[in-house]
Amino acid sequence: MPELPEVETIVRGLRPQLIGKKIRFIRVRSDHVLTGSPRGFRRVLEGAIIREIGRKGKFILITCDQEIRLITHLRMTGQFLLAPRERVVDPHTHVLFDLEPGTDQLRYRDVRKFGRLAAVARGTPAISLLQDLGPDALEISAATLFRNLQQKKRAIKPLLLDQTFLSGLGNIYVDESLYRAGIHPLTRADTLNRDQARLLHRHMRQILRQAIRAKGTTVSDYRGPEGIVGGFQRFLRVYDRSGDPCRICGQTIQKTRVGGRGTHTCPGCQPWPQKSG
DNA sequence: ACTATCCCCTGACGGC
DNA sequence: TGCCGTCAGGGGATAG
Repeated sequence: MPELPEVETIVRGLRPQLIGKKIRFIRVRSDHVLTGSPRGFRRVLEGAIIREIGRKGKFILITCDQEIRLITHLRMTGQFLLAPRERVVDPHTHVLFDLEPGTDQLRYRDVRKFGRLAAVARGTPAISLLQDLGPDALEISAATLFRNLQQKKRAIKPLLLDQTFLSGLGNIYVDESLYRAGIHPLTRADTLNRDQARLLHRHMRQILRQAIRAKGTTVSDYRGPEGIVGGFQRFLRVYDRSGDPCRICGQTIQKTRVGGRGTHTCPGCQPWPQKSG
C-alpha cells in the first residue's frame, strides 16, 4: 500500500502526536505482525519515551530514549491510527500502545498482516533489512543515479522497485515516473543515457514531492494516521488508468505485467527501445 | 546477476 | 445469491 509519500505523510502526522509520549502499556492481539515474541516486544518498549520519528525508504523508525527503537514496515495494508482508548477496536487491529500523558492509543491495524513491527533494544545493531537499503529516492543525486544505473543490466522497472538499489518507490510511483520520463519499463538500465537518467531523476523527485504535498495517493484503502485520504490520485497519469486516453498523445493507456507487477504505460510516450533501436 | 514463481493474508470485483 | 478466479501501493524464499 504505502510508498515513500504515504510513509512520509504518516510520519509527519504521527510526529506531533507521539513525540514526548511514554509508551505505558502494550497489548498484542496478534503476534503474527511482530518479528519477535510479544514478551520481548513489550519488555523493550514499555516505559520508553518517544523522542524521534523518521523514515528510511518505506520503513518507519520510532526512536525512544536510550536508542530503543520501534521499526515498522507497513507492506500492503498496514496502518497506524490514533484513537481514544475507549473507542471500539477494529477486528484487524493487532497491536495497541497506551500513551502517557493523555488517553490516546496508537493502534497498528493491518488487514492482510504482511506488515511487521520490530522492537530494537538498546545497543542492538540495526536489523539487516535496514542495512541493505539502497539510497532514499528523495536523497539520491542525479549523478549517482546515473552511475548506479550504468552498472545494472536489469529492466528499469524491477530495478527501481528493488529497495536495495533505491528505497522508497513502489508500483504507483515507478509507473508514474517512467511515464513522465518517457521511458519504457522494460528498458535495460545500462542503456539509459545521461539525459534520460536526469529526466527520470527530475520527474521522480517532482512526483514524490507533489505526492507528499497531496498527502499521498489513495486508490483503495490507504489512509493517513487520522484516517485521512490522500489526494495524489487525481494527478495519476497512467496508474489505474488503463483503457483511458493518454493526456499527452491520446493513445490508450495499456496495462501489462512486468516482473510480476501490474504495469501501466502509454505506448506513444514510452516507446519500446530494444525493438526499434 | 537476474528472472520467474510461489507464498504470506484478506477483501473486492467481475463473470457465470 | 453464490462460487470461482483474479487482482491488490510489498517483499522474502527458492529454483532455474
